[in-house]
Amino acid sequence: MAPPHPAHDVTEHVGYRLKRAAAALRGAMDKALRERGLTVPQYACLELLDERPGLSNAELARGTFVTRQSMNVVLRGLQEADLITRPATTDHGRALPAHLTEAGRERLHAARSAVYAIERTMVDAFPQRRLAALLADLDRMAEALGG
Amino acid sequence: MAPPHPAHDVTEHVGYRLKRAAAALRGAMDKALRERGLTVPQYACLELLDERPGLSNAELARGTFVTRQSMNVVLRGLQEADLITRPATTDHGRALPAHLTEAGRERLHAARSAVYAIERTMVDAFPQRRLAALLADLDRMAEALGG
DNA sequence: CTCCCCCTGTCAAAATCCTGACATGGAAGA
DNA sequence: TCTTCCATGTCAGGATTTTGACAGGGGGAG
Repeated sequence: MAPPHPAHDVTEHVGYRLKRAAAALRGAMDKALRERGLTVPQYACLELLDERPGLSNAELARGTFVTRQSMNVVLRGLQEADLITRPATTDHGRALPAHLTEAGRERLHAARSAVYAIERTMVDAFPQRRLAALLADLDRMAEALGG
Repeated sequence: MAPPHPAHDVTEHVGYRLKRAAAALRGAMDKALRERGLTVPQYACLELLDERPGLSNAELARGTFVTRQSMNVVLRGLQEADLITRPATTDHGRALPAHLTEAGRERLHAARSAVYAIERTMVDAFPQRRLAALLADLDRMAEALGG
């Protein structure tokens, strides 16, 4: 299907292309992760926790661009599946630090290879020398909008 | 499997940046459109119908990257608000062609200026000469993933 | 013509996500 | 000290979206 606009407005709709690419990625990840027993938000959460153990619910929510409430549901699911652990209380503050379990690490590593394959497919679709510029431009766009 | 490119944390991955940019855009559009009485899917639908009048529910769904069922809900909302019209039956086939009403056109034009301002903000955030390459790369990524 | 496949619209149910709200804990300032 | 403000976790409700399923219409192969 053709873009919603001829090349007349803001030099082609960036929003449309962004949405299209994001939708394609989301679809591919969803399919690959489903076969491995994870949802996309769950995977994002595990990946974030692997790199930065001890993150709280609110911090994970910000890191994955969802609300605290949504992340709360995700965390409960992961806890139910014994992929993460979270203390019931804490002696200082209110934030409850989450940590990966061994099963969580294993599940993450299995899913990661599938996700990396998808990412490689995406990256290989355009000249490799443009990657850095692409990442930088995406970042600047998000920052310009207050992301 | 090795990572698709050197990266020491998840923020270096294309998927993360893509999600971040898409989330920022979605948030900005959501806020601007809400003040003008439209949701993001509704706006996308109106924009598509303005360029290609007579599109069916399924075609609109594909054009906005949602399911037929979701678009069906959107169309009902737009119909309820008298922003589009749809025949109850058709003499040939099963697809019901949708058309903008005059009110729909007016609402769209009002919303469009706000959305264009957002896109302009995004585009101005990076060197203008990179725009064409960015659009092309986003398109290739989507294509590579079967979008 | 008939069978088969694909596309379409739609219903129902579930999953997911968000908005609004509230109570708690900590930090900074009067 | 205490008071105000911010951030956090959580509950409830609703809005949105998806999955699964069904029936109808069209077109091509046999």
